Amino acid sequence: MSRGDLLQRASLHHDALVSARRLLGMHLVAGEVTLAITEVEAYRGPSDTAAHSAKGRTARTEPMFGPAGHAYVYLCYGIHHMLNIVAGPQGHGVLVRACEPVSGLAQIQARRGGRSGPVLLTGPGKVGQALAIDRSLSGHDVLSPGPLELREGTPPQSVLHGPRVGIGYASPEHQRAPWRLAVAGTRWVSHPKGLEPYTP
DNA sequence: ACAAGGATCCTCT
DNA sequence: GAGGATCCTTGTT
Repeated sequence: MSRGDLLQRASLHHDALVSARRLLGMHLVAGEVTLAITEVEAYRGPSDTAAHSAKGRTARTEPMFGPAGHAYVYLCYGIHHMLNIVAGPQGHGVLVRACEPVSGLAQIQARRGGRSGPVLLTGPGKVGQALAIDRSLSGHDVLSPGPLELREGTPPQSVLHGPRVGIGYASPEHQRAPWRLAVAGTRWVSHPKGLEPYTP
């Protein structure tokens, strides 16, 4: 199969919610492994109480305040490497929550304990593990050739949305906000319940 | 130095 | 569906 072009940076010069919609179906390429993005969450800047950028600008969160198209990778629960794509407005980012394998399935399975099926890639920690990323990639540009690249894929025709996962520390309003987006009809989604058709 | 908590995962029932 | 595992980052002494 042919390999897509690197995504244009202008695609991410938007609010994280718009960028999130744009990222569905795009490809993440790390060596032999290529994943198609199936589920994302938008974190909409310092005013979004669920976003790391709302807790201030630190060494860890610095990439969130940098150029669009860079990665923000952080360690969650001391174990899981979570991949975000930084979007245009200051402090905006998109968390990649689930993907579908496109190539390199054997390597993905090896990194994921020999498992198979959606359990391989439905969860942000699992995506990080499959791509073998860590915090050394935080602040890295994923729109230029390198160890992790974001390339054109196939945008989905229809999309679902619902509340974001695991943000009990955020304000009630932001806990309810339906800023988690997923490709409609795919099995490669971490929490299928609570998702409804998305009509922008 | 230390304590607290976390954008999760996995293994049960 | 629920609960424990797990260990680094952060803010505070």
